[in-house]
Amino acid sequence: MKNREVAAALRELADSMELLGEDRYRVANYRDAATRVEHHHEPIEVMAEEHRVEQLHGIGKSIGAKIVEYLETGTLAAIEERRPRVPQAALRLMQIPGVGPKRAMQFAQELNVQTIADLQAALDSGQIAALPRLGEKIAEALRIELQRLDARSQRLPLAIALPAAEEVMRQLRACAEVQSVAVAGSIRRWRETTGDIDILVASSDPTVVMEAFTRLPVVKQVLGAGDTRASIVTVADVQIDLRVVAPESIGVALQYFTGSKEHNVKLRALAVRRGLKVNEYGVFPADDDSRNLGSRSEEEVYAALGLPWIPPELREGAGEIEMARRGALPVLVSESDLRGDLHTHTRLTDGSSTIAEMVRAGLERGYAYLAITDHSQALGITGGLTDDELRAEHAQIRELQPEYPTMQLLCGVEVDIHIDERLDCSDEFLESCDVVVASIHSALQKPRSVQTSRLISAIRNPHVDVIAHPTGRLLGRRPGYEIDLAAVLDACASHGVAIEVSGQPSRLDLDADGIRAALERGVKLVLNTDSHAADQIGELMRYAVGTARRGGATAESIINTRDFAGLQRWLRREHT
DNA sequence: GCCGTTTTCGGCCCGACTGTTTTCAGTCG
Repeated sequence: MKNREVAAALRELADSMELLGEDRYRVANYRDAATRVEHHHEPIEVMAEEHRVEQLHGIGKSIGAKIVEYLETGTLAAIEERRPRVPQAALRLMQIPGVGPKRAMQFAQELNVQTIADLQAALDSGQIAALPRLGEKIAEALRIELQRLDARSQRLPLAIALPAAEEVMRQLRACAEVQSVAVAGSIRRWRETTGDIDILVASSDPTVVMEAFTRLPVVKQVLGAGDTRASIVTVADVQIDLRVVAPESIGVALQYFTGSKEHNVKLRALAVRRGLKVNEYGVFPADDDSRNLGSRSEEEVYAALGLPWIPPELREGAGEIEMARRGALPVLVSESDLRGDLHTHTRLTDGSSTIAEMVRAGLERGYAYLAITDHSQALGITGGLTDDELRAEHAQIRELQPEYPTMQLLCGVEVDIHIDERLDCSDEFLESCDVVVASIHSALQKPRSVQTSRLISAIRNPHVDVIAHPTGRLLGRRPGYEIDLAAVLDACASHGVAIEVSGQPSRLDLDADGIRAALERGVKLVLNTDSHAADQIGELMRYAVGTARRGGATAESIINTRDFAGLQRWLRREHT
């Protein structure tokens, strides 16, 4: 799968063109095409072979030919031809907030800035401040950005950003002038990582709210504060942007600040074609700013554009507007659809809660069923259990069952898939389990063909029900082992095995792009928390749901939205 | 360079903020 590589080449071309001051709409097109290729679940090289790259929205003859050219030659003539005129340092400088194409070229050409250290030196010697249209204030802003460069380049995991946003929102509610407060931006779209936290407040007195915000105890530094916007950096080096809008504009503002940028650009282009104009304050006829056609709620805004409300998780500018126009938006799964959790651990292996504590947490959450799936023996580091030890655990679980008449307890295992493709438990034991979750935890560096065939052999085992965290990635730590996801999903489809969407914040695995590929093949999903403590059962499912929603999953495509009888029917099916 | 529910050419989202400026350029989201 060369999608990311191709996307990087298209982006480099876009950056080069932008530095050279070429037509900005062409630049935007190359960026758009890069994003489209990057997130498309099919390998771009396969599409190229079958002459289908132009099927992707935003890719026409010219970019289509460039994609083919890159795949065949490993480079683009358009980049090579521009290279002598594009200082390579300028490409890097553009990554610094506050440095766009104009300043990057200026620094590279007029001051011969090649590196971050050069830029620091030019700032310190006053050369930057002396440039035309620059001054001491811009130099100071750049100094601050350079200091924060490392922290900023680290995107924040959703599971850090969301609770942080929720805490700031809680504090803002203490301000009497705050009518309502909501999180917007990529967090509301449940993106797995986020750059900045976007918070939106409705208030008739913005000045007071701005004051309250910039004086919150978590504030380390105020980056800027105007009448309606402010940016701060917290003591944890997280940037939080606040916007305050009038209560009657909260719907359109929420729409606008939720993004994505691509979604909004497309939405506005659609508005223009319909003789309308969208800004942060409402939807207006192009020639009449006094007639606001929609601003109080998001539903009103989309309706004014002739569209049904589009869930934030789908707003990536990847075809959702076209779907909405056709009335073909999926009804996405919601947290209340989930009837149970099929992947949890106890203190018998690497969890920290007892079986009874886990069960009570499931009951509190109103689940109809809960599976306990401790590790098999191979995973020494987790205190994995032998078949006999697991049998003993299952006996304990069955003893508990009468105390919980409203919730079915399922006896399961997370069985390790060995490097030689064997499963870590006997077939006889696996057959005795209510649910079997299989996964890879070892030899992560083996080549793609090995990992793929490891997973497929597990999928072929008639007792395996679910493949857990199928790519093994850990966000921000490791990319996951290499697999041929298409082949794995095809095997799941033909053997009736489900794929997990893990709510573990560091996993979120399968991811949204992979989920789309699974759904396209009719592969069923299971949303699990992989809880290692009782409180995680309640807290982590929302991350699995958010990820599944980004992938376009409906309740029907997910096994553990079924009631217990429905789940049993699926578990008992012939795994042929 | 791409696209079309004003379609094959003409236009491409739109406003806030900042700093350096007397009217706007650059950047950002």
